[in-house]
Amino acid sequence: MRAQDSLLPAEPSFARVKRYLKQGLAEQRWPPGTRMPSEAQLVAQFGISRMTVGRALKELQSEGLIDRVQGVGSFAAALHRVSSTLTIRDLQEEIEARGHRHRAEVHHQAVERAGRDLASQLGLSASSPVFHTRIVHFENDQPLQCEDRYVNPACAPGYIDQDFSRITPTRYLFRHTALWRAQYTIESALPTFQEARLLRIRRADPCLIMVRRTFTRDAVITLARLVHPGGRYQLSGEFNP
Amino acid sequence: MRAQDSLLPAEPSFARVKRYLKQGLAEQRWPPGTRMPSEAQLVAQFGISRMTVGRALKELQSEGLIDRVQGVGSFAAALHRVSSTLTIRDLQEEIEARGHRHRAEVHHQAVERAGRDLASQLGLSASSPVFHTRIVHFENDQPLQCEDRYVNPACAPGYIDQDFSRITPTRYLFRHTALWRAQYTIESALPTFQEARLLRIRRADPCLIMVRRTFTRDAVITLARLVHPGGRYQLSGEFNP
DNA sequence: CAACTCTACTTGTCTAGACAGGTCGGAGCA
DNA sequence: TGCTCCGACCTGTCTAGACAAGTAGAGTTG
Repeated sequence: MRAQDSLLPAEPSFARVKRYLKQGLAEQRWPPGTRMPSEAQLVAQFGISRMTVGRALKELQSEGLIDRVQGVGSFAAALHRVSSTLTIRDLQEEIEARGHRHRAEVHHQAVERAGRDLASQLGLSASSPVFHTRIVHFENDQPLQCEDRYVNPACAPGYIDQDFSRITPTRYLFRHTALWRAQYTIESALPTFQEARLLRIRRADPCLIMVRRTFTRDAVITLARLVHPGGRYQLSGEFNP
Repeated sequence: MRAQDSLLPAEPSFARVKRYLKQGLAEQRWPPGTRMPSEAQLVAQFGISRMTVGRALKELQSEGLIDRVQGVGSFAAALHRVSSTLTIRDLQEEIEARGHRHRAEVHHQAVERAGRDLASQLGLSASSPVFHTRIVHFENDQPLQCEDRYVNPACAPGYIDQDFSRITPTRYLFRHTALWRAQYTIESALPTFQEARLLRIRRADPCLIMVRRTFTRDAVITLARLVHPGGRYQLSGEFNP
């Protein structure tokens, strides 16, 4: 029935429509902000049903390539944002994916009483107990990250008894808590005196610092400050519509 | 007909199914890797058609919350990566969204001959002409970004004649080229002598540096080095399944 | 025991309609 | 002129089926 009755599986209709529209967008056939063909036009052009055309358009919309307005039409997106998925992986996984060796040194592991600021960041009342670890992660014996982490005991009661030279905190928490939401900020700053010593860099060497908070549906699981020596670590990513 | 015949618009069926499944995932009713209800089961449970259930599952899959395998079933995703969409907006837009004033100082704007490295990064032959601009962006008269940019003349011939105190290079290029792909890396480092002077910071002040390359379908459009004073600029984002 | 077949179940894709709800411009009216 | 109303057109959602294609396990056969 369909054109392509050959060996390789025929391209689904909705994919054909998507490809047609993407191609046109790449060629500026519909410059940003202008009107694109309506569902009805595409139905007629491709000889397929509206559900199928609708699926193609809906997917393009969720990819951010077009904007759709009920009652008005579909429009080529301005594409004035370059957005890309920044994936934050477990550092151990990342190092091993590069074929390198990961090692962790635990410098601190204790139950402490939260100060006012920390307690409010974790959604606890002041001076309630929190778990605190400070761990340095090495890639092939070169220090790559200093991880200062506070954990809400209610979310991971077993946390404080782990041997973090064997399992990373990130991995442990992924396995034993129901992650629901995460927030992060990334900035550049100088390390503290202690961080510089642990990372074996000078205090004047700039660092990439990520502060991350993760949540279950109702509570804060953990607050982590991850400090990376500037020259040794970089985030990278790609955007491809 | 449907339960909710009230004032506020009823929640669409596919959204109800999504909410039900998300809730269950958050409560670990289906721990990572285990089997979730099949389409047929959800059809029976909610009394709706398979297309509608399928839409809910498809969207959860594209959000990375579940894995689906034809002939086998749907499974709760491992969720062992925190991934989030890092959106890189035009700086002027970002500043104005904060309700602040944007201003740009153009310090350099010329046609130059590309050196070997630069030429290869732009996909040009050595010593071909390239456009080069250096612009400092201010938020409320405080320098926020030093933008060093090389542009492929073939992609944006009019670039070099623009008045970049009136339109940012990012915005100009978005409007006049067909962006197809972008790559970036983010790292922390010290500014060059010149950058420190333009940003009115000391050479020892750490900076967040983003290097970005953008492409049309076939060629490199531009290579930009964006330097931000560490304390004044941070990337932030959120992940929410 | 190994290889094959058959069957039940799963997801993937698609159709031809339907109704709802939103937008916009023009016709007609005050 | 300014107003309202109506109809054309658009997207949003949904149904009740259909066939295709992949998987896994049970049963059969050599």
